[in-house]
Amino acid sequence: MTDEGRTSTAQRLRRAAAEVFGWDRLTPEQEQAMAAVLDGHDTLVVMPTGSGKSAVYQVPGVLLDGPVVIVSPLIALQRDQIAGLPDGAHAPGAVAVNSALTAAGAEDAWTAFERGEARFLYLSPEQLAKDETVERLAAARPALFVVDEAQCVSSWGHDFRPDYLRLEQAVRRVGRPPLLALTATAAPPVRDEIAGRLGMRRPRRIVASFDRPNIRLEARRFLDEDERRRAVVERAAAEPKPGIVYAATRKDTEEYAAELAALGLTAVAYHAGLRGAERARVHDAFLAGETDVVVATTAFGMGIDKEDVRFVLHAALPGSLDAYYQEIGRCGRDGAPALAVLHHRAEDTGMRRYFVTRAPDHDTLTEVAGAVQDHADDPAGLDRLRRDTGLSHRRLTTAVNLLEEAGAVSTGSGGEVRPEPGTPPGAAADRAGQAAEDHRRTDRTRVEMARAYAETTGCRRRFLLGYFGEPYEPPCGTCDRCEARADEDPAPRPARPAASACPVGTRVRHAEWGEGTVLSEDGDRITVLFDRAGYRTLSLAALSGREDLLVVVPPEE
DNA sequence: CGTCCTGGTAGTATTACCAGGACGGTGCCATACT
Repeated sequence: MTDEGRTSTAQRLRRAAAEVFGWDRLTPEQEQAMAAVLDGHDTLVVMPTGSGKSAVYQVPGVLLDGPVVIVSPLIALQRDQIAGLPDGAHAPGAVAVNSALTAAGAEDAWTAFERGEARFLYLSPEQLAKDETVERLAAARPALFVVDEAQCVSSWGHDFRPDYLRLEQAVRRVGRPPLLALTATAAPPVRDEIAGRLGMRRPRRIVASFDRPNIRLEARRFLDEDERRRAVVERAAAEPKPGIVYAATRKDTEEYAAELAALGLTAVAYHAGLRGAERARVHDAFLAGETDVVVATTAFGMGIDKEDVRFVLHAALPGSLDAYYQEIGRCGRDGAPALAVLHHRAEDTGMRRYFVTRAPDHDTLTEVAGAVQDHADDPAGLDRLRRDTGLSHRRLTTAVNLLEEAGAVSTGSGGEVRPEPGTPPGAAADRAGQAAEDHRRTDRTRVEMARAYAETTGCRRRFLLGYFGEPYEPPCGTCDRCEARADEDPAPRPARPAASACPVGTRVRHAEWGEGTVLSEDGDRITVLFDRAGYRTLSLAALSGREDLLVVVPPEE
C-alpha cells in the first residue's frame, strides 16, 4: 500500500472513532489492528482488558461494506458490549440473539440485523450450530466475523464447549468473511492454536506487552491444609480491599467467604451453582465497590472490568498459567500497586489433573464414525447424527471434532458431515482417540507448568513473561524470589552465557518427545512445548554433546 | 489424585478405625413442568 493510502486509512479510522464513538485518541496497537481489519486481513489481537479491544472491531465496523458478527462466550458479556455502544444519531445499532430471548424477541433482533438497522450481531458459538442461524447469516453477507475472548477456542473447545471448534466451518458457510480474533491472554502456542482452529489465513498479529509491573508476585507452598487456609484468610483480611480470592471448589468458596465474613469483612462466595439472580447481585455489588472480597471459582472474571482491585489470592494451584495470568490480571488495572499470591500444596495437582477431561471412549468414537459412514450417500448434519446415536450435543460434537481433526470426516458447505473414503470406523476411532490423547497429555503438562511457576527459585515475572513469549531480564524487584535473592546473595550474578544454541522460537526434535518449539530459556534450562508430548523443561548442560537426544530442526524453506 | 462422608465393625470408652464410594469447574441450549 502507498503511504497516501495508509494515511487515509488511519484518517478514516480516527475520524470514525471521534465522530461515532467520541474517542479522541487511539493507541498505536488499536490503530494498527483496525487498519488490518479495514484492509480485509485476518487479524489476531492480544491486548490487555481495558485497553479498548472492542474498539478494534467497532470502529472499522461502521466503515465496512456490510454487517459484523461477533461470537461472544457469555450472554452477560453480549449485553455489556451492546450497552457500551454509543446511541447517537450516527450510532451503529447492535443486537444479540440467544436463548434469553423469546421467539418473538429473537425474530425482532434478526429483522433489525437483516434490514441493516443493527450493524453488529452478537452470538454464542452454540447459535452457529443451528442451520437456520448459519443460513440467515450467510444471506446477510457479513463483512467481518469477530471471535471475542478467543482463548475460549483453546481452553473450552476441546471438551466443555465443543462448538468453539466448529467456528471454522461456520465461517466458511457464511461466505468466509475476514476474521478478527481478540483475546487478553494467550501464550504463543495458544495464539497458534486459535489461528489454526479458526482457519485464519496468514493473520496479522498485534500483540501488546504482557508485563504488569505494578502487580507484586508471590507464591507460598504449604504442607498442611489447615495452615494454608489460615494463611489465605489472614492475607485476605490484612491486605487493602477490594480483592478476589480464587478457590478450587464451590464448597471452598462458601467456607472461605464465611470465615472472612466472621472477621467482619463484606465477603461473598461466587460460583456457577448459585442462582442467576444471586450471581448478578454479587457481580454488581463488587463492581459498585460494596464488597471487600469475592471468593470465587473460575466462574468469576470474564466481564469484570474494575480498575481498583487490589489483590488476587489463589487458595489452590490453577489449572494452567494461561488461566492464572488471566485471573491475576484482574487486579491493579488502575496502575497502582496490587498483589497476586499463589497459595499451593503438592496435593493440588491431583484435582487439577482430574479436571483434565477424559477423551470420549473408543466405542463412542466408533459409533459416531459408523453413523457418519451410514449416511455416506446422503450425508447427515450434526442434528441427525445426534438423533441416530442418542448422544448429547456436547459428546457428539466433541466426537465429530476429533474425527475431523484426525482427517476421518469432513464438514461440507451445508453442514453435512462426510466420511473420508477409505477410513473404516474402527481406524477412524483409533486416530481420533490418538488426537484426544495428545490434547490430554498437553493439558496435563499445562498443570505441570503451573506447578513449576509455583516452585521456581528464579524471578517469577521472568517465568511468567517467558511463558507468554516475552523475554525479561531479571530482577524485577517486585516478586518474592527477587527479594529473597537480594537478601541472601549480594554477590554479582555470573555473566549470562553467550548466545544460546536454542533461542526462543527454535524448532527442536527430541529422541523421546518428538518435535517442539523452545518457549523460554532461564539460565541453563529451556522450556519446550512438544507438539505431542506437551511442555517439558530441559537442562542444556545435560544435553550438551548429546545430539542423539536433542537436535535443532533447520527451518523449512 | 485427594478429601469427605457413610456405614459397618469393634467392643464396651461413647468413640476409633477402616473400607468403599461419591465428588470435585467453567455455559450455552432445549425441554419439561408449574
